[in-house]
Amino acid sequence: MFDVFFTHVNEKVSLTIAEQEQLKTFFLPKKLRKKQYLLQEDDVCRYMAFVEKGLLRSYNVDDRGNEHMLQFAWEGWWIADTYSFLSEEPAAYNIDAIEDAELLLLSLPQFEEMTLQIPKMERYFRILFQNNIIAKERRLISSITYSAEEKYLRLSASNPELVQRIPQHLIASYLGITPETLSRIRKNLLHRQ
Amino acid sequence: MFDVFFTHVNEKVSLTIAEQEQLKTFFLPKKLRKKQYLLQEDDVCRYMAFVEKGLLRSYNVDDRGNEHMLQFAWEGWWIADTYSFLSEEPAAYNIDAIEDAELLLLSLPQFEEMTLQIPKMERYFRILFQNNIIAKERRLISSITYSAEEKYLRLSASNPELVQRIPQHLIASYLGITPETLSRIRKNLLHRQ
DNA sequence: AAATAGCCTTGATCTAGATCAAGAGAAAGT
DNA sequence: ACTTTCTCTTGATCTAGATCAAGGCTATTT
Repeated sequence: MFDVFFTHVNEKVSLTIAEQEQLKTFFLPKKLRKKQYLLQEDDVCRYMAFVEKGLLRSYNVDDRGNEHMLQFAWEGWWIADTYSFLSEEPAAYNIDAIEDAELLLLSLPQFEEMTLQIPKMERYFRILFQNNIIAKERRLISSITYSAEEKYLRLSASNPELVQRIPQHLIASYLGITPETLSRIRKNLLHRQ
Repeated sequence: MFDVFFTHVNEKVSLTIAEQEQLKTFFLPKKLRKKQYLLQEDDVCRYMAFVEKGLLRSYNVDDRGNEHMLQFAWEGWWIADTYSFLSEEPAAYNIDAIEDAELLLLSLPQFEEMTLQIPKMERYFRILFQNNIIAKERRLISSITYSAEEKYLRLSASNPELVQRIPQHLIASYLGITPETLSRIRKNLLHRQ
């Protein structure tokens, strides 16, 4: 249940066996079936979720009912509405499972407690957040700089697993384009080898 | 020289006088004239810069010579190419001064040393990075969800200082639209009161 | 094995925003 | 004071990508 998590943490800070045992106590394990919600818009996001197994997504829904993908998370990723989680204000996003999933949930009090009791985890989260900033910066630049086709090519290059594992219409939404446009782009790319 | 910085840090973690004195030793103060570069694309970003006074921007330039604004930073903000700084790989962005500026520079070794010697600063940066993630998430959602006009209205509402202080064509670039489009949007908004 | 729903594709048409072009102020440099 | 360079505006035209519509293919569900 904690295998993926410990591997992930140990890549950034090395934990003793005792620290690993202590760490376990902060989490609430949870299983989620495909299509089940972890969080719905306007509820407060009470947990950050670490994905041990499966695949989740976070997204918002606009006035016209269109979904806009913010993030996908599979084995080894965290997912939450960061703002809602930290501020305890209502969430702006939905989070649900694209594939059946096993999660480790961490509440805000447990998160605060963990970072204070285990300084290595303060460091782990700082590094995690750093990497998250870098990823978001890239996506942002991509979204304001490149054409739909270029965005898709860059995503395929930087994240091949995502392109293989996620349904195409969700990738389109992640890129900020329509499913029709993505379909045509892919057809075009095949056409030119 | 450190006034804005200490105020900013003390909002997140409270420092003793001794800690403040110790903190000063990690920084390299620097003044930058309008239009001067702090960082050029392909150089390694050796410093994170805290802005004590003035206004900087980070941006990249595409194949056709168009600039795309990633961030603006004035009094109380940090600016860097986060990826380049942490990885010591060549930078993807340029950073320069829009207004004359006074900066506090922090190198990677000093950053690492600071977070290890002063645990409060580890915490400060974790919180800083958290807030940065939240801001970038918002901008990302905005960029894939809303029309040009809606993006501009949301930016004006959430960041009035930015809209007043930054030249219009740079705001257009920040929003991922052309200066002509932004000009027309503003004309239109005035027209309807 | 049917029925249903979800996903992808293709075609026809429309539109928000880009591009190209030119001029007018405002600011900055000499 | 006089260029020169920026910045913003307005008009005319173009285009990438959206929207609307429909059909086929694959999974699920019953």
